Amino acid sequence: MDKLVLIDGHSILHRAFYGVPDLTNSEGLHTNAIYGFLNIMFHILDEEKPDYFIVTFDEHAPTFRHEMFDAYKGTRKPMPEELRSQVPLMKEMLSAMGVLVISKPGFEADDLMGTLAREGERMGLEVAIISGDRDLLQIASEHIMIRIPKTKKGGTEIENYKAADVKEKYQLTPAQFIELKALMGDTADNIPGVPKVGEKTATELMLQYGSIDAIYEHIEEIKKNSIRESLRENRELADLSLKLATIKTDCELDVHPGDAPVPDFYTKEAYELCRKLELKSFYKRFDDAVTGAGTEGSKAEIISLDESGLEELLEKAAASGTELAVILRDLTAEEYAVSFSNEAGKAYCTDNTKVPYEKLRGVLRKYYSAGMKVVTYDIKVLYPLLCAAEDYKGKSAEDMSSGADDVMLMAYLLDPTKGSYKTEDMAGIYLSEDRKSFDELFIKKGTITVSADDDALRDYMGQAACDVRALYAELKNRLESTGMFDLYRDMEMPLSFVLFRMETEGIAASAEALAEYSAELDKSIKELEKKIYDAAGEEFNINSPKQLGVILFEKMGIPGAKKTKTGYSTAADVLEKLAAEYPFVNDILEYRTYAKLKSTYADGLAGYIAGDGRIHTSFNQTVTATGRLSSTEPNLQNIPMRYELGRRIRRVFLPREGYIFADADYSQIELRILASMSGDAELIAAYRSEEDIHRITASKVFHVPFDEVTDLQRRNAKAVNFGIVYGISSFGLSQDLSISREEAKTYIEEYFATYPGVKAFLDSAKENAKKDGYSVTMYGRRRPIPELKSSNFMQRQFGERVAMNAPVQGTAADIIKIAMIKVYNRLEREGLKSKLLLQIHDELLVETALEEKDAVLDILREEMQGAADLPVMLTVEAHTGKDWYEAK
DNA sequence: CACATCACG
DNA sequence: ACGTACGTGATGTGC
Repeated sequence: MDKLVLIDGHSILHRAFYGVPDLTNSEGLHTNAIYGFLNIMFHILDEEKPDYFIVTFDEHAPTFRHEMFDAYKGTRKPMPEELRSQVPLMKEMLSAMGVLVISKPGFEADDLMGTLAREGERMGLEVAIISGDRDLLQIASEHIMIRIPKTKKGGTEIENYKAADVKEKYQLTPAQFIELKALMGDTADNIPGVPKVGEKTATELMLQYGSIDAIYEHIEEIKKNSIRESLRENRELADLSLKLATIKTDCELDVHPGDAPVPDFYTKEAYELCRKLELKSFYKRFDDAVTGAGTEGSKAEIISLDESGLEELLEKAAASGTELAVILRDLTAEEYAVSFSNEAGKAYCTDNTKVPYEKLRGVLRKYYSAGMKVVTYDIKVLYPLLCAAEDYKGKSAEDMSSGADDVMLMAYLLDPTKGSYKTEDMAGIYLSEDRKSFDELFIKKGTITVSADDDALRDYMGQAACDVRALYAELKNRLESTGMFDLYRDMEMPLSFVLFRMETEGIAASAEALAEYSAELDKSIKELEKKIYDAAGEEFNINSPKQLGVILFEKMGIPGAKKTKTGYSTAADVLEKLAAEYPFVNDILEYRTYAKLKSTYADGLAGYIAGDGRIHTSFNQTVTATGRLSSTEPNLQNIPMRYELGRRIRRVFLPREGYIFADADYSQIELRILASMSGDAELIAAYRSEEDIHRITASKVFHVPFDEVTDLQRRNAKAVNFGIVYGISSFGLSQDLSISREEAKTYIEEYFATYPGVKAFLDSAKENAKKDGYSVTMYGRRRPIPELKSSNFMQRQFGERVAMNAPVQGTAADIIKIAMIKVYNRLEREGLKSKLLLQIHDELLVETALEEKDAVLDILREEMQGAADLPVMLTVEAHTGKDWYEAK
C-alpha cells in the first residue's frame, strides 16, 4: 500500500531546537534546529520509505501549539531569536531539497495536516504524521498513525499512535480526545475550556462518561459543587471549545497528497545550503556529481616537483625574503605529501615517490637555517624538517621559531573556542573560499583512500598551501588590529618550539615498575570484586553505573537514590554520603579507585612507552578556550597526586642515568593573579604579609582573630577562594562544602565585603565581556563568550562564570608560557644538559643533570618567579628527587 | 558515539 | 521552574 508522510514543520523544528545543543556556523548563524529537523526527517524517511511527502508550516507562528505535557505549556513565550532565524532557512532547505512545503494564511498546520491526512486515507494511503503535538492524536485512525519523536539521551525515540494505541494509552478514542481538550481548554491555542476544569478533572469526567453530552446528561451525579455549577453555567463555552479544539479535515486546498511524490532531496541547491550552514555531517549524503568532487578541480595551478625543482624553488624563496607556504601531510608511516606556495594561485607539490624524506629534510633545513621565511599549518610537525639538534644547540626558542609562522596558532588566538583549525575551514571563515576537507575527499570509513602520488591529493595539498599563504596575510592583519600579534609572535610561536623539544625528549617510564604496580592493583581488585559479589548476592559488572545503580538502590534497597538523567547516579559524591552506613558502598568506591588506576595509568601508560623507553606526550597548543595547554596520548597532566595510592604511580617516571628531576610549581598562582588584576588592597596586603592566605581570609570573613581560626573555618575560606576563581555561585559553593545555599550565600557576601575590589573586578569582567563579546587576560588573550548574549538563562549564567574565570585562568596560562620559554632559553644558552620535559599548568618538570642541580633550581625559581611582575609577587616551590614522586 | 565517571590543575 | 562551580583527557559501558 502506498504511504504518505506529513511533517508538522514548526513543531518538529521546535523540538529539534530544544533537543540539540546550540550550533552555529562560522558566520554565527544558528543551525541546531535545522540540523535536528533534518536528522529526524531522514530518520523517518528511512523508516517509512513513503511514496508521498509533505511538510506543513503555520503561516504566522508567533507561538506554538503546546502539547499537553509540554513544559512550555501556556507560557506563550515568544520564539527565541536563535530559533526564529532558523525558520526561513529551514523552509529554504526543504524547498532546495524539492520537498513540498505547505503553509496557507489563516490555516494552522494542524488543519492542513488533518485535511491532507484524511484525503490520503480516502485515497487508500497509509498516513504517518510526525509532530511533537499531542493534539494531533484526535486524527489517529486505523490508517493514520501519529508519530511523536522524543529526544532521549543520544537518539530520538518515537512514540507511535494509531487509533487503537490512543485508546490503549489514554483509555480515550481519538474523538474523545477532542472533547477532553475542549473541557480543559488550552491557553496557548486560545481554547477557553470550562472554568475550574483542568487536566485532571477533565480526564476523570471523560473516563467516566465518555463524552461531553454524556457528562451533561449525568450532571447531577457530579459530587464537587464548584465543578458541577461551572459545567452548568458554561455549556456554551464547552460547545465552543469543542469546535475550536477540533482539527479541521475539510480545508479547501489546491494541493493534494498525489502532488507530492518523494523528491530526490540531494540536489545541488541543497548541498550548497548545507555548505553555507556548515552542516558537515550531511555532506557525505550528496553524490559527487552534485558536490563537484573530482570534476571542479581546485582553483590553484599545481606544479609537481622533483628534487632539483625543489631546490630551485627554495633557493628562490630564500633569496626573495618573502614567506614560503609549506604544508606537510603524513599519510602513513612511510608516505607523505608536501606542498609549497609563494604566489597566489600557484603551488608546488612533491611526495615521497619523488623526494625521499631525508632529502626533503636536508633541503628544507639548509634554506631555513639560511634565513628562508616559512609559513605553515601546525608548525610542530614541521620543525623536524626545518632543523636538527646541531641547529638548536645553544639557541633560544625565538631564534628557532622566528623564521616561521603558523596560521593554526594565529587562528587559535583569534578564536580559541573553535575546536578545530583545519585549513579548509579557515579558508571559508577568513577568505570566504569554499574548500572541501581532506576527510571529505579522502577518508572513507575511517581509512585514507588516497596515495601520495595521486593527482587529487596534489590538488588538495596545493590548494591548502595557497590558502595558508593567503591566510597568513589576513590573520596577521587581524592579530594586529586586535592587539594580539605580540602574543602570537613573542609567546605562542617560541612556545611551539619549546613544546616540540619537550615532546621529542619524552620522559622515561619503567615498564617493569608499571607492570608490578598493575599486578598489585589487580590483586586488590580481585579481592574487592569477590567481596562485592558476596555482599550483593550475585555477580554483576561493577564498572557499569547502570547495573551498579540497580544493585544498590533496587536490590539492596539503599535509600538516598539521588539524581537521575539516564538512571541512578553512582558518582563518588553520592556514594560517599552512603559509605559511612553501608561498608559495601565503601568497597565499591575502593574498587573504582583501583580500577581507574589500573586501566588508565598502570596499563594505559605502559602502552605509550616508545622504543626509546620514554613516553612522548603531545602538548596541544590550540585546544583550550582559556589559553592553557592540553596533553594527550597520553595525558601527562592528570597523573594522580592527591592520594598516596595513586601518587605512587609517579615513582615509575624516572630521570636518565646521571640525572635527577627538578620540579617547580607556583603557589596559588590564580589567586595571586586575582589579587593583582583586581588591585584589591586587602587581598594584596594579605599576600604581602606572607601569612597563610586561607587563614587570613577565614579570619576576615568569619570575624575571628587570626590565631583562633579553626580548621573548618580555614577549609571553608579556602573553598570560597577557589570558588571565586571559578566564577562563584552560591549553589556551587554549597555543593562543594555540603552546606545550605543560604549559608554559602552568606559566605560569599562576607567575602565580597572583605575584598570589595575583587567584587568590583568580577563585576567589570562580566560587564566588559558582555559589552565586547569576549573576555581578556593581562596579556591581551581573548576568549569569546557568546553565551552572555543568549536568551537562555542557564547559558547566560554560564557565560558570567566564564567571564569571571577566563581572565584569571588565562593570565596564569600566559605567565607559565612565558616562564617555559625563559627556562628553556636559559637551559640552552647556558649550555646545560638539563631538559624541560613537562608542564602541568602551574608546574614544570626538568630532567636535571646531577652537576647542574643548583643551576637548574635557580633557573626555575628565577624565571618562573620573574615571568611576571605583579603587585603580588609570584612564589615558586622547587624540589628535586630521583623520581617524580620524590621531586614533587 | 554519547554518557558517566574520575584523574589532574 | 529551571539546574550550575572553571579548564582539560582517558576509560568502560551500552545503545
